[in-house]
Amino acid sequence: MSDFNFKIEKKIPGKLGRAGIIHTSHGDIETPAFVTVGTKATVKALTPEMVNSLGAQVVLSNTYHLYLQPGDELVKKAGGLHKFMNWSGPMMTDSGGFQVFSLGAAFGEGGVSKFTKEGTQKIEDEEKIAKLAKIDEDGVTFKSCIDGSEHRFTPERSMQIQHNLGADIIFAFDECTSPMADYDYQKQAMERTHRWAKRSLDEHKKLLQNNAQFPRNLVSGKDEPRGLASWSPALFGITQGGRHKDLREESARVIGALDFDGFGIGGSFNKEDMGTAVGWVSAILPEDKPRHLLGIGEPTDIIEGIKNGADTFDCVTPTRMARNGTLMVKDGRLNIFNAQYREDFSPIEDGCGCYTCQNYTKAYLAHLFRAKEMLAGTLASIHNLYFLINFTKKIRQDILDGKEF
RNA sequence: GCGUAGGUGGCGGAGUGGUCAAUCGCAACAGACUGUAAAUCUGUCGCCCAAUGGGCUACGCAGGUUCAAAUCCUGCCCUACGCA
Repeated sequence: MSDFNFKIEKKIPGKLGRAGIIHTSHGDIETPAFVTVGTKATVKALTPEMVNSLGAQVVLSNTYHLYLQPGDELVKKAGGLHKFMNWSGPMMTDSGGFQVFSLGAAFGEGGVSKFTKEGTQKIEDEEKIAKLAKIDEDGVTFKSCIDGSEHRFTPERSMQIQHNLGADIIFAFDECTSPMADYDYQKQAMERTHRWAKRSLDEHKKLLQNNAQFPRNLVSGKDEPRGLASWSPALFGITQGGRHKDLREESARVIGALDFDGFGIGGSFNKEDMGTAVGWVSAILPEDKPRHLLGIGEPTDIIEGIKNGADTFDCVTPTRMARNGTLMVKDGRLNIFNAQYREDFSPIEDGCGCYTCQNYTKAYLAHLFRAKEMLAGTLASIHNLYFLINFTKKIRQDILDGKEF
């Protein structure tokens, strides 16, 4: 049996948001929490010790990437993700569902993201929703972004891979739709995701049973006879529905009624009313199970997400932007490449407690970025992650303190 | 001094009569990034303007040929290498 559980500590009066604790076999996650993304079993540019010292509680890796490289069987041989990458805290793996979108509908469409945006073209026919990835009822056939070889994911396959990887929280296989897709396509994709959710759950249970007979030894990483250290992941189902209220609610009803340990809220949103859409879903999902808002991570979005019932968030924004020279500060963003910072000998943000701000100036970072030094990405990632993780922690504290929202 | 090669926008370097304000790379300047094909991508990059257009000055310098010159001719200046 899994020792996974979720406790609500305090709710935001009159709202869906709450502070709580997710317990996993690798430790607790105090929520609301920002989940650091470490797609390929590494948080880019950082060692796990750095990630830990930032205050990060949990890391999310990706099924698609690790399946392709180095392969889930190898990770299993290594003793599972935690051991392989030297991260002893809680871990999540994404199901590969997002890549159905990023390699499919969004592939080559420079401007298409999870959010609707002015200027991006509407996808006119379904042929365009098939680039490196092709979807059918049973699963997704896709080409490797590494070498172009063809592979196939089904809900069952995603579960098998995720069990091999060995995270504490794994996700059902879903289709993340494009915000450009029309209502009919969103509905069709959502219903397919629902069928995939049931199949994911069935396969997960089957794998848990096998695992119960031969639980994984967390030290050796090998499957050993019952009685040694046990390991079993919690499975989160993913709701979809795009920008449409009726679809979002239907998805929450269908997925929420299934025997998942928690839920992911996926898919695309309108930027303006993302919080509202999360609220539609949270109001229907079981209150006593955690909700993860997939792929969302701008500070303003995190606030809206929390108010509307999301407990955890993962996003590449802090680390990707950091590597690209954009630093997160209270007032918004700062592009360290801007000429004004060349001779600015103050920290990124006065009062910031991160290692970077404690020890380095904007001028130094500006120099590292211009010189294309690797340390640039490291120091910037430390700052952005620290910023966002602590931004979220502060909101948690505000909830516990009973502050108004 | 002689010979050879060459002098192009911040730099490197294309172009050798018209479609050249001049390919491209770098640098510079700005922007984007939301479950990571991302240490990536996009735009601007001679000057001026009532600017999806127009004007001006430009390819070492000074002349010339031509309807038209960065491109051809003459002279000068400079640089690199070789020989004395």
